[in-house]
Amino acid sequence: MENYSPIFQYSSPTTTTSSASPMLLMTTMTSSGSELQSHDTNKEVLGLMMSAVEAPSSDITNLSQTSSFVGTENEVKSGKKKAEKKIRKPRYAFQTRSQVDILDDGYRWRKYGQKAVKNNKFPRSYYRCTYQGCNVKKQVQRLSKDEGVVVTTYEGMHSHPIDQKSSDNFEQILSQMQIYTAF
DNA sequence: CGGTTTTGACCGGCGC
DNA sequence: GCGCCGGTCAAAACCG
Repeated sequence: MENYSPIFQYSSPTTTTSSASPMLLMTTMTSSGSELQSHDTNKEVLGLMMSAVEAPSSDITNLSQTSSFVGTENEVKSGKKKAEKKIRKPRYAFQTRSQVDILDDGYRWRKYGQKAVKNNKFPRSYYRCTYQGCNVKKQVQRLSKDEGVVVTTYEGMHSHPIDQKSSDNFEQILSQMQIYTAF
């Protein structure tokens, strides 16, 4: 009763490097013709092609020109005193070529943190979905190598409708991706 | 005014 | 045990 199906789930032993274990790549073309950097009403992402490719390992810095969708399984042992541990929380990284950090995916986010990333001059921002009862998180990072590449990592899944008020076509693309990959 | 951003403090895990 | 590191909290500032 969680909701529908997850987006990407690829099981793989995550024991080696904690940097990244990309499993699925998809090529995405994002043309960003926006220059309004003041609001969340930026329009981007026009075309999208997907092709499930198995990524080698190593870091995501390899692919610089394209966007990639990376599914990672992570163990999240909460620091609280609850009894429900051992649940792995899947994380989905989405790498996009964009000029602005704020990619509007149709959801409402509240920023709750920002930390500096080592080996990176750009900070990483932590967001949380503001829908009641929805604790989906995401973090946005920018590569210092390619300042045009923004990595967005989603954690958890939304089980509520989106705010279609300001959802641009990015959301449509995402929903289509769910359909395609909803085994 | 209410929600969001900002930003340093705080906290748990891990390596030494 | 200590210090680093990644992630989160929370209070004040900020903004519509």
